[in-house]
Amino acid sequence: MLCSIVDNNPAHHILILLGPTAVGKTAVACALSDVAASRLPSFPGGVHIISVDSAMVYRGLDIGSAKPSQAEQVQYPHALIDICDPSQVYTAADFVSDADREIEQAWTRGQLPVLVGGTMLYARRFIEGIAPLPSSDEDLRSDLSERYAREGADVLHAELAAADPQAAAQIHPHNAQRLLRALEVITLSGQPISKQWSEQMSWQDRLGGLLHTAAIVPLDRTPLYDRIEQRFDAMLEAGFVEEVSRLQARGDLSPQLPSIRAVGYRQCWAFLAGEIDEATFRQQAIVATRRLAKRQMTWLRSWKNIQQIPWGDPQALAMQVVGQIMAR
RNA sequence: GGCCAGAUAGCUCAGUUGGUAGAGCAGGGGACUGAAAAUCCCCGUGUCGGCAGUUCGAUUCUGCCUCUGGCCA
Repeated sequence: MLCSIVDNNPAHHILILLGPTAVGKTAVACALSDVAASRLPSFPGGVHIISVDSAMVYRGLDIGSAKPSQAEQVQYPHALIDICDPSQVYTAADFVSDADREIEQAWTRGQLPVLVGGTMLYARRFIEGIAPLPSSDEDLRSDLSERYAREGADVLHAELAAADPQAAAQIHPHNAQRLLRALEVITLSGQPISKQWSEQMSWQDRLGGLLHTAAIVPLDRTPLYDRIEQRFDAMLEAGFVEEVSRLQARGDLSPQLPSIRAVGYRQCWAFLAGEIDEATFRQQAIVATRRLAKRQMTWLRSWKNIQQIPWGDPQALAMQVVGQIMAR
């Protein structure tokens, strides 16, 4: 059903492997890399792993983002990791264009591009496409944000409803981030955001080829939650607080930035600033991680045409995914 | 062993002048287009510790028991 009419070159495949945090997606990607040579003869170059992760893109966010270790990255290179400074803002639109580029390069090398990660918005926008919207404008945003605080959610929402009824129907007045973005787009482009949503190009339009999607989902959430807690304690032992301390010491970063808002980093920042004690920091970080996993699973439940794979041993999961590719 | 205070949602607790109960946190469901590990929406039935008594009716009053904490021996 996802076969492209434009391009049916058997070598032009894309694999997307998604899953909530802490299910061991990285391990599965590495296992896939190991078996590629013997099991996927149509890809003489093996696999090209492309990270789909909004936190791993930042340099210096290593322990807390569960980034593959240096040693792992040497053996299993990951594209789109460590590509920007934590003071910068990386976006879903950046991801889509970066991923497109990585995929085309992988194809020219005879590799199977394997997109692996847990940032569901990135994956969704990669698949369905992203509208050609203007980038954010800092001054305009602070103006709108001030108006939101002063005039209230209902006033701005009514304004959006007048200019773009469709977007207004889809955005709750209290969701300032999305509401202000929709108003920003209208101001910058002179066009309703919802009109531009219809102009986006899907992966098929942009790249062509064959897309395989798989999602690792735990049948029972309890073991995942246990693992989240254990992994967080392991991060603490590995020097997570020191890592955040180094970021804080730079002096140019703040909790307003997407990098520092990442799960664990935000809570550790508050702990280092003396706003919460260590036990509270640990508890809040674990809770935030559980909620992240929950939201990731909400995306996956609503996802059409995605192969759901119950959580299990990385080697076995890799073989299942290989089987899925061979079957097409 | 004696005295006192507790025992109510997964946790911390409120409350019911006797008509079977509600906050915070945790948890669950959902939305998602340049911040997405973000942002936002919705969701509270639980033998009110156990057994008996009084009562039309007990989680609420009484008695006994069990457990927990404190004080005294």
